[in-house]
Amino acid sequence: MVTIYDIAKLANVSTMTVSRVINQKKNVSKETREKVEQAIQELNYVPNTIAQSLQANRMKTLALLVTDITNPFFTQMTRGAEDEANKQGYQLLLCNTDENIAKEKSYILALLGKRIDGVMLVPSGDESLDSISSLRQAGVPFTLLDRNIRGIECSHVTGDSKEGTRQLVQHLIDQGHRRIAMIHAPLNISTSRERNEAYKATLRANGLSVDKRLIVESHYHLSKQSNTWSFLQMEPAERPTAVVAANNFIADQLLKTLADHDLTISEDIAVACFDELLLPSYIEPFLTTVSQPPYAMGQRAVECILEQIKDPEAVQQEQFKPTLHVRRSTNEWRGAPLA
Amino acid sequence: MVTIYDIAKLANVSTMTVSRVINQKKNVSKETREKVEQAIQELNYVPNTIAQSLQANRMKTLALLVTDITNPFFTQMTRGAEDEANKQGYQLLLCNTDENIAKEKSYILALLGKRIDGVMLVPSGDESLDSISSLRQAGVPFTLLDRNIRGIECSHVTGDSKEGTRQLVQHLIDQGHRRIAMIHAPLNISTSRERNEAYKATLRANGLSVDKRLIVESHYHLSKQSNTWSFLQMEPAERPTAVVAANNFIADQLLKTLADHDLTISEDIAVACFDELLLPSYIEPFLTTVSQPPYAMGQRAVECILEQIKDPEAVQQEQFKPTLHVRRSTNEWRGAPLA
DNA sequence: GTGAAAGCGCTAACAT
DNA sequence: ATGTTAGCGCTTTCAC
Repeated sequence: MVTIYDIAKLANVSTMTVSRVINQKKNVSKETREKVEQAIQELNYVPNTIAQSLQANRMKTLALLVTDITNPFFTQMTRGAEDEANKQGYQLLLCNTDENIAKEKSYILALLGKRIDGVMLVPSGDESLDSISSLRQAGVPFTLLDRNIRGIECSHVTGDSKEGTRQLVQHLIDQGHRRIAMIHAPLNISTSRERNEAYKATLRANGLSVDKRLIVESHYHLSKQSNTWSFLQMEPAERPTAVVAANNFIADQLLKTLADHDLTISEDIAVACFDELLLPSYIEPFLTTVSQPPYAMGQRAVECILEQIKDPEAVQQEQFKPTLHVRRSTNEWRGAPLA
Repeated sequence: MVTIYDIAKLANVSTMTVSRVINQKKNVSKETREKVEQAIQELNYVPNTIAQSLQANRMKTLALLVTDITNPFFTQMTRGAEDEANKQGYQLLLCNTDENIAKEKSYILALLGKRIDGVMLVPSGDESLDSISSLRQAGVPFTLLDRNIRGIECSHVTGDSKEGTRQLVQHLIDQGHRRIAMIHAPLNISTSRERNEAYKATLRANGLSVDKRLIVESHYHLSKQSNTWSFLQMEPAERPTAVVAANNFIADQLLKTLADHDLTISEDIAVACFDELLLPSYIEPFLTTVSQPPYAMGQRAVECILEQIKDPEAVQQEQFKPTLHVRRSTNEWRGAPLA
């Protein structure tokens, strides 16, 4: 591998001069600069970023840990983060934690070793507190993305699960629904917890009672979906007339299960969910959703980290407002009985 | 940041001894080891991978450059590569080139600087030859993924576009189609070129003529799709009764366009494509496809790179066989006229 | 405008 | 079993 020494020798200057040329410093005479540039060309020299990083004590690299790149929501978020990072002269290291604490910890450890400049983390759950502690401890700037962690105050870029769910549930109530079910993810994940809480709170605020049999736990991952929901076995009079799914993948599974039960969306049972469902473009979006802007959230997280790199005290907390998209899956309830 | 010196001082040993403990070398007495481990615990020391890399002259990191992480085909491929890389003790650096040569080149340059151990590249097109040359020149192991480059013999992991297309077109002919259209991507991309060539070859092999008006160029990207296909304006007697799309996103757009024209799939016009279309799970897959195994391809590419790292002469060329999935979008042709 | 020396954090190659 | 020396490729500091 050709080094700065090879260039120095060929150009008949010191390594310092080569370094100055590489880093575009002013104080190099035009002749010398050209001589050096020629040598660089000739030997195809590329400065060793590792050596530069060791010396400068920064990597010009940010890490993004997501729970599942397979979810379009996170794919978009990743694109946002990558584009913004590159724009600012940083590279992005992407890691999939699969919502697995052990994997998350092991990634964080590796990143600490790499002296990454900053970490954006979609925490696997409240247990991610450990990961956060080691980052904080090591003085590595970090920001939580999409999810918070119970009992910790730190930089984060999230959506607004409470407000989003409130809008969703209120919309269903306004459409005439009284028995609304909720399928959430494990409650150690802040968004799942908040969506569940806001669901209950909104029911109560409307004078409706909370029926525990209508609340079911599933997972955010597509591959971990169950396909039996106990509330579908209930007596017709008790069965829910609408269901809220805590994310797009849960909604996806729900739609399939309902189809298997020969239930027609909206007529037999209304469906609404958090985040957009990825549909082939020939299908007009028909699902009522509350959506968040994943691309912008990814971008914002990078900005947030870079500000913290400049000023470690700059703890940013940004919450993106959700948008309610009312579509045909929640048409006005006609009181039709369930199948 | 705590260094190996801090540990050495606290444990009252030399840095070398600390290094030995870190690297799990045998020749350290149990007592010393424990003393050192204690110090490491106490100070929360994490070895600086950058310094290790500089010294060892390897990064334990592989790079994967894909054209579009947004395409589920590449998302899966990325997962395959990441999982395999991690299993082998490597990290994966992910880059999106957006099928843009300039972006690709700039990434490659950055990677050269980082002294990445190996590069897996989905080339943007035949112009990627430049990128490849600089990698080869620098002696960095690399392998092409999914696509080849015209006029270069190198390590690669691909599918079999020719055979896949042959199966697809032959299937359509066997179903009774005689006028089959093809929508391909730009022809500087090997898969697009091969799919187009194999399409023509298969027609000829069956004694059918090639009608240039039935061949249209589009893009592999979802966002770059056109929505007007000239062949849909043709006289009923000349219009194609079946269309082959060179990838999933083209098929997606095609389905939408056909729906806009009120054409029913299979009855009015048959549709088949390369790679699977991502559908919500409540929709039974209905599109006839030739699929390739992206996850396995990603895994294989990592293996391929690692073998090259061990033995730089080990040029691997692996071609995954495609699988034809016959579904209802290409039922037997009834000779029904186009709408 | 240019260069020599020292050091970033770590480890291979020698000592002892 | 443990320590010393030197150096990975680069840049900062301080001379000239």
